[in-house]
Amino acid sequence: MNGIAAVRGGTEIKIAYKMGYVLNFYREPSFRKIEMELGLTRPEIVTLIFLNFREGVTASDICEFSGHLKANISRGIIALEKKKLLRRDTDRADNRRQLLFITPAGRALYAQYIPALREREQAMLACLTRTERKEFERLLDKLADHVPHWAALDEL
Amino acid sequence: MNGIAAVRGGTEIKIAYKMGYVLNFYREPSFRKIEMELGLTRPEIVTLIFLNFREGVTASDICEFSGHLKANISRGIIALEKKKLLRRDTDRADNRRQLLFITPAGRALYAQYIPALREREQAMLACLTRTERKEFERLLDKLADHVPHWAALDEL
DNA sequence: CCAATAAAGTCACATATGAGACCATCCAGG
DNA sequence: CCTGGATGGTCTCATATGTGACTTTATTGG
Repeated sequence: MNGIAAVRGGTEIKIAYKMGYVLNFYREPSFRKIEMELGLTRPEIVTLIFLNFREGVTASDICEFSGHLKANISRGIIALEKKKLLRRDTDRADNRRQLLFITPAGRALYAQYIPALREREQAMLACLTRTERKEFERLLDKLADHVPHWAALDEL
Repeated sequence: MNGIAAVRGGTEIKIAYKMGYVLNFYREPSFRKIEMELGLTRPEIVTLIFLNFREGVTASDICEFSGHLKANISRGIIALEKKKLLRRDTDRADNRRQLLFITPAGRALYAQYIPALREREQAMLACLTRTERKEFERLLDKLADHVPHWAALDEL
């Protein structure tokens, strides 16, 4: 395992690799646990996360937010509706769109899995000082704002 | 899409979410392109990346390096061997293990896809100053070193 | 030395995903 | 208007993945 530490700097895509390395350990186990225990798929999980924060959005918005393909988000939304975790109304102004709203049951389910995600994020960041954390977040914001300049939306 | 920017800070797991957001846009399109054009799966791609850097390692090492599950890495290795992109010898010192070596054909294939990954990483980071990039990498190193303290290996 | 346990890797099965076609609706330019 | 293209969303099919059981070999403790 020290072997691995030594290799971290060895790939030709150091920074991206390290981001992936850290994020994988954060994300994969957490999400798999949610999938198993609550019977949700990944698109369903992120859809609830998004809707808990903002309602009246569309499937496309969730694609952009989450980076999941539209086919998967579509399936997720259909499944969530079937489970009564969200509700959808077609947009009067554009009949192609469906505006999405989370139900109380949806919020309740969200509330069941988000604390573990929050705690695990804290554990991940625990090795940084408060200042470092702020700086890290600042740099991430900069990177996130810059994404549209090099990535095309339809690449997802 | 400004809607999305506004939401970035809105989830309850800000930093992890932002890491995922940026990384998704980097990684998904690049990897899908490689998958399609070169007929490799993700475990195969990362296995070649690892082997190009260090040979004589085992499947478990690649699991740890890549965060992929051992079943998938196993399948990837079998496929890569079938395509003559790697070679494996059982370890004399421990007959359970197989030591992996990349073939010239494997290196050649690696060389076909790594430049695009490198370029895209540069594009992703272009918005940071040289100093910021160094600092970002330093913080990532710190986070990566800290991973074993909060994540169990078998969680993958 | 032997039994119990752990580790490396493979397999079979069910499921989630990616690709791309498809339908309906909207919008812009003639 | 109305016609060609774009956009939102769904579907089908093939493939990749997650899970857990299984085989083989090592190791540890009695």
